[in-house]
Amino acid sequence: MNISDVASSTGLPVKTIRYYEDIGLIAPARSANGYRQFSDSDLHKLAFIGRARSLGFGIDACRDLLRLYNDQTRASADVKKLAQSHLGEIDRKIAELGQMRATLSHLVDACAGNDRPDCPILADLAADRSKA
Amino acid sequence: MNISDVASSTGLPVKTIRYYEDIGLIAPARSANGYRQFSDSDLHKLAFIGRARSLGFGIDACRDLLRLYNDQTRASADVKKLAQSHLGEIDRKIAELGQMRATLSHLVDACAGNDRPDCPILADLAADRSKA
DNA sequence: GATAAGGCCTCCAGTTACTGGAAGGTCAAG
DNA sequence: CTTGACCTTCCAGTAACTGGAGGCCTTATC
Repeated sequence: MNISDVASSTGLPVKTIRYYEDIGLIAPARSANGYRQFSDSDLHKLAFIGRARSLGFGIDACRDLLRLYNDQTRASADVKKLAQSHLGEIDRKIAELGQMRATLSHLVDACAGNDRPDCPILADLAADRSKA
Repeated sequence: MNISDVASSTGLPVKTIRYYEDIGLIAPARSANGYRQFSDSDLHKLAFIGRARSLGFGIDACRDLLRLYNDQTRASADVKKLAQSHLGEIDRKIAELGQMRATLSHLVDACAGNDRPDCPILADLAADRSKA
């Protein structure tokens, strides 16, 4: 299988697949002409990584997950720990974005959005927050 | 005012302030010894940027906001449009993270988290999603 | 056999918004 | 006069790709 076939079957861009080889996530064979030859195992690995990435796991976490996946003696506790830690990260980000959203949405609602220059959004950004 | 005073009064790291000068957000004066001398206006600008950044606006958006702020003939509609667009971005991100959170949380709940190797999380990641 | 299209290759640079560190000048205190 | 805290610039690295240049390889067509 050539790289573009793998790309269309995993949904990953060709460039991304090459990049994953660069950083050592996969190591596809090469044919005589230098083209990458992907095995079913490579394909499977890439799909695995793609799925993990789509759940927001970072590359290093993907590496860990792949290692755990290939380790028959793993404890599910280790996987769970990794996933929980990532879940915590996600929750933190959601909370942060939610906070931004609340403030910003409030400001947007307060803004007339007309031809006049008066704007509560700019007023908020420029407000002096140095108390004392 | 020297840079470290500005840093402590704006809450921005010294490095970040220098970076903001590099990319042209501010242009503090220099004293004879080459030290940056920050005016009240510089300070105000930095506080403005810091606040905008904390609401998740990107650097380019900050530039636009600053420009609008300094333009007495602005229309609040332009500010609102910018803010709404950013709000949309935030909503998109929250939705994406929420989706991840839902899936991941489901998987984490399903995982025993014990010494056994069986793990629904890994099973999900490895699942063949190629529906022919 | 020539050529053109398309796929593949590598390598380099750019993206976002900083952050860390090295090498070195400046300033106030003791 | 030296120590330590500032300040300066410049270079490199972060996360995870993405775009593009320059150049083989392959396949189809004339």
